[in-house]
Amino acid sequence: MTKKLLLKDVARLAGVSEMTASRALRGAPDVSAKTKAKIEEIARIHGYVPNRIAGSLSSQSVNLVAVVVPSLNSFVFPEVLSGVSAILKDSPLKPVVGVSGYDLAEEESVIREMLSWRPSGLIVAGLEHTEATRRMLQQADCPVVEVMDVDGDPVRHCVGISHLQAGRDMAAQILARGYRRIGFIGTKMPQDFRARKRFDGFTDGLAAEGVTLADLEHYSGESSIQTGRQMTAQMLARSPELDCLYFSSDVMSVGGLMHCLAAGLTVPGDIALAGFNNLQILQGLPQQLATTDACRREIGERAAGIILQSREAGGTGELVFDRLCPAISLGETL
Amino acid sequence: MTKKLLLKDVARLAGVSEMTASRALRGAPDVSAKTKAKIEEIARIHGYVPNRIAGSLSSQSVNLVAVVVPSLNSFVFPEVLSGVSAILKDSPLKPVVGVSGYDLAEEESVIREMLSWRPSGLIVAGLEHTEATRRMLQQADCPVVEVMDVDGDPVRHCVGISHLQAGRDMAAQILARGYRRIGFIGTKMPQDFRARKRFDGFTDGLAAEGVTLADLEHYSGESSIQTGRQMTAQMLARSPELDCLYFSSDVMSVGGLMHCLAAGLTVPGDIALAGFNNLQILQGLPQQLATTDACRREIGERAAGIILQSREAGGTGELVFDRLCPAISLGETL
DNA sequence: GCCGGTAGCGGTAACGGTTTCGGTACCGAT
DNA sequence: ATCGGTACCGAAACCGTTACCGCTACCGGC
Repeated sequence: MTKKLLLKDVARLAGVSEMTASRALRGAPDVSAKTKAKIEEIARIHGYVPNRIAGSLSSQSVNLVAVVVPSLNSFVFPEVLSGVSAILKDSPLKPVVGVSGYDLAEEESVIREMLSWRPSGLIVAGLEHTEATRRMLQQADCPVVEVMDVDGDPVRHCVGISHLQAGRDMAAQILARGYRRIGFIGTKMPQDFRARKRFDGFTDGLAAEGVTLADLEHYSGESSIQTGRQMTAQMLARSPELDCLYFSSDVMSVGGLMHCLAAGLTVPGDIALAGFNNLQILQGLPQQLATTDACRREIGERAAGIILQSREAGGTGELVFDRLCPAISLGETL
Repeated sequence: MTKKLLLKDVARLAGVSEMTASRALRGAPDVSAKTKAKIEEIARIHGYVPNRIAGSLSSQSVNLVAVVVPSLNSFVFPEVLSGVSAILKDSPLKPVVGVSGYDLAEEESVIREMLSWRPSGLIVAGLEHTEATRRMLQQADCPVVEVMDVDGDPVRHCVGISHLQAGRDMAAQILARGYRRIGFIGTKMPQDFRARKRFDGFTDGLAAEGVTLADLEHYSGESSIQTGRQMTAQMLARSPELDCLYFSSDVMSVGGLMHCLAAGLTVPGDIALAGFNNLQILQGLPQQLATTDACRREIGERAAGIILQSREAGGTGELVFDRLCPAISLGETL
């Protein structure tokens, strides 16, 4: 670990001024090919790593896009990130991920932290924030996109689906197939606003046909197959008359399917199952579970696209409100 | 979006000098409680977000820890991150994630990018890097921890398990249970060095007892249940005499189990199955799959611990080489 | 009443780059 | 020989904050 190497050292070693070295290493014009090659060679040999803190302060620009999501374990947000990364791939921008843990206070602190690095854009999951967070999003001098959800009042740009509508649509599909004794298993509401909206939309959709939920259960903590299985067992033991279960997430519905397998229940004969998200883990299971595609990757792609456009438009672009239409896949369990 | 607010503005509005405002907002000493409250109030009201680029340049310190992993979709690295975050939680440091996509050239560029922000620490998965990457790790003036793997030559600190040994151990377990016609299904080697080591250790362990692999298949792309199921079907059709399958990942072995379920094969009667990682998705399945725990969370925790220690030791700490011992869980499929 | 100590605050110089503006060398044309 | 234009390079100011050091006011002790 040698003494830290600065641009001025590289410049000195190459026998040019700091400015020329800076230009050469950034690929800026006004440097002869020969000089540039020499400077790059020196930098490479000595392992020079530019100090982007100084560079960014000086140039007043940071090639980073902040992406704030509630969790990375839940299978759903990594795919949003893939979409973002794919679009940013051939641009100078790089995504940086922050995790809020489904906690608005934590979200506020993560966003404050990210904005303090003056990123070129901010993508944040959800429309629900603290007052202070909303103020920061408004005042941020970079494009801001709220993603995943469109049911609410976006601060700036917005790309997502209507979870209310997704719930309603699934209710309609379930009713259309004749199920009437319906149970719901979902995450604890205060944590996950979108799950709550699906729940609300779902009960709403049932109510439209005069049906009410026959049973209902909330769990706390992260969703898992294990939890889904346990809660399904529990609910079916308590309410054996149920003919259909709607889960707030695919991970949970997979657990439901596993319970049915173990208990010797036929699906959908004895009990119909449906989830949400269209996660990849649904592929390859004994039965194709019913679900709604949450358009995760596309949401990431579009959000990144908005950031890029807004960049070249110089901040004068239109405000985007992009509502995607999630497709229901009935699978073999409805 | 008002004109951007600087520290000097806050100071002016509060009727104090820039320095006092800076101290107050950072919680530094030498500010009276009254003055501090006033400054904080002003900052809050006007939504001041400090510019950490300038702050970091000036203080020559960045409270960020770079964590570079191959992927976020694979179920395995998010848990390493949880461990890192948990330990960093009550310290001023925050983790920042970079994704290398199982590509050494990309890894090099991601690490260069991260180091250019002068983080307080760097955690990177794996021991295999390009020459240029190794040089950067050596010269970085922050603690560096290579994680996940100990089979190789770490540049600086190292925390992980021996994948070679994990493969050998699983081979021993499988042989001990009398299986002799063994197949292996794994990821394409060039991408995933640790999977290759498990494979090498596994064949090694078999060879020690004079057994050779009866069949072998590699797939490319991300692991998935679907792929595991398809490849299992394929291999069993081709080599019906097999009595045991070892997968390079749990995600794949779950697919294997799903195939057996669908094909009416009893496990382990007709065919035994084993995977690797001890992922959470194993919980709640019809049968408890055999696997090796990769100590993911603990690895993250220890790596973060090394960064913290190295920080307070002022860079004079010992070089850590921490080899964890993964536990095999036999489940019900061996 | 003077003195030394400390709490609270402010001025100035960095931090390591980039922007801006200018200068020099060299070319062909006049 | 002079001129205008282009290609390349350098000096100085600056980006927004913090480290460092100095200054002032006030306190208790003698």
